[in-house]
Amino acid sequence: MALEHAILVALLEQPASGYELARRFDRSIGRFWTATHQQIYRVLRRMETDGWVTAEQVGQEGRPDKRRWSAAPAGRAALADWLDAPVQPEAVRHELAVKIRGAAFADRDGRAALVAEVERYRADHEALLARYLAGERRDFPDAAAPDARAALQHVVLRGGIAYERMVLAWLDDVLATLRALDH
Amino acid sequence: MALEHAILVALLEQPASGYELARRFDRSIGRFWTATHQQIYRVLRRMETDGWVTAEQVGQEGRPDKRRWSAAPAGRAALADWLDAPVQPEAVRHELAVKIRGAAFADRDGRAALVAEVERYRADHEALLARYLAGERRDFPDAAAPDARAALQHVVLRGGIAYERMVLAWLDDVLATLRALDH
DNA sequence: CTTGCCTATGCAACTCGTTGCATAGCAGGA
DNA sequence: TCCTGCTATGCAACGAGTTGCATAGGCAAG
Repeated sequence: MALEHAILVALLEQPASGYELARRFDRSIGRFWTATHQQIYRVLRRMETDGWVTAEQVGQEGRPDKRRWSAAPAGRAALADWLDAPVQPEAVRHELAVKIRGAAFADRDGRAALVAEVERYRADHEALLARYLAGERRDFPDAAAPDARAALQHVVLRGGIAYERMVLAWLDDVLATLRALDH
Repeated sequence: MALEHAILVALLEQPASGYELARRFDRSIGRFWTATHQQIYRVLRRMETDGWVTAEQVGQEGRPDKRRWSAAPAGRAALADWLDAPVQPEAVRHELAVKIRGAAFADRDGRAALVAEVERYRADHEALLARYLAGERRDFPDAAAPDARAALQHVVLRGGIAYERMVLAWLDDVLATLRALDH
């Protein structure tokens, strides 16, 4: 549904090749929207036939040519329409929450394995939070009034930071609860 | 991937028909895993052929018959295997975050429409938090040591509550940021 | 010098998930 | 009385997303 629109936002912020988009989706945009290179290439071609984006062939030395995509006026219009439309309630998939409730039907060994998994998972999120905080210090060093784009990027990043802090606190709660089951 | 396992957990907690499962997925389990009745019926049939679940025909007066599903031993074993496996990093899709970054490319009217949408979205999450808190008071009134199943259900619910509180605080931040753009 | 990784794009096959529709009896309200 | 909605299951078609593989040159480490 909204992959097109996520790509439009990314291209308006900075024109890019499909490959570069895929890497940006792995990094900053991937905070709130994941996509593989396959999806991106396919959707870009569909958007091209719809006139939402245009490509410019860029030759490179010692590397394959790439196509630099930009948002076309029709794409900007489509984005404006989409911004006006109601926000879809997000479809949540928290595998870990399912596993935690499933732990009620595991034996002691199974729960011990889950504790180890939750610890690993917690370490991943701790590393992610550190990356976000480093990115914030790098990209938004002063609290002074920035332009609209930076202000909005920053508030989305603050959302990512708040999410990670909440997850870490909850995982501590989960670990304490799991450990209390077996003393 | 894990819909099978979410269904197994739900059936271990309480055997149910496909229809009842779909409604539970709309309510409590839907906090962390969404599924439509179509998916559930299809997956149940696949799980039946795999021997993970068994059905018992239940006649009802004045209503269509239903099939009450229960987890079979093979299903419990499959669940135990899955609990041991590494947790997949969650695939995030936050449409609202994309829209907020997209607001940088909207005009004043477009941003005003987004503010109204965010307010509506915030009201939905406020109502959800109230429902979670009411459910917590109802199902977990005393802090005394409960059984494993209740303790794990409770910690997952606390996760939902923490998530909603975090979202509400962030949405206030978003609203303040959006409003500051146009004074 | 060979192995593996990076840039860059793409096909094919598959699974997962959504949407619209159908059936069918019963209950409750306008 | 008609209309809407609930229980209960299901088909068919489509769209979204994943996985494995292919190509093809360059670059760096071992």
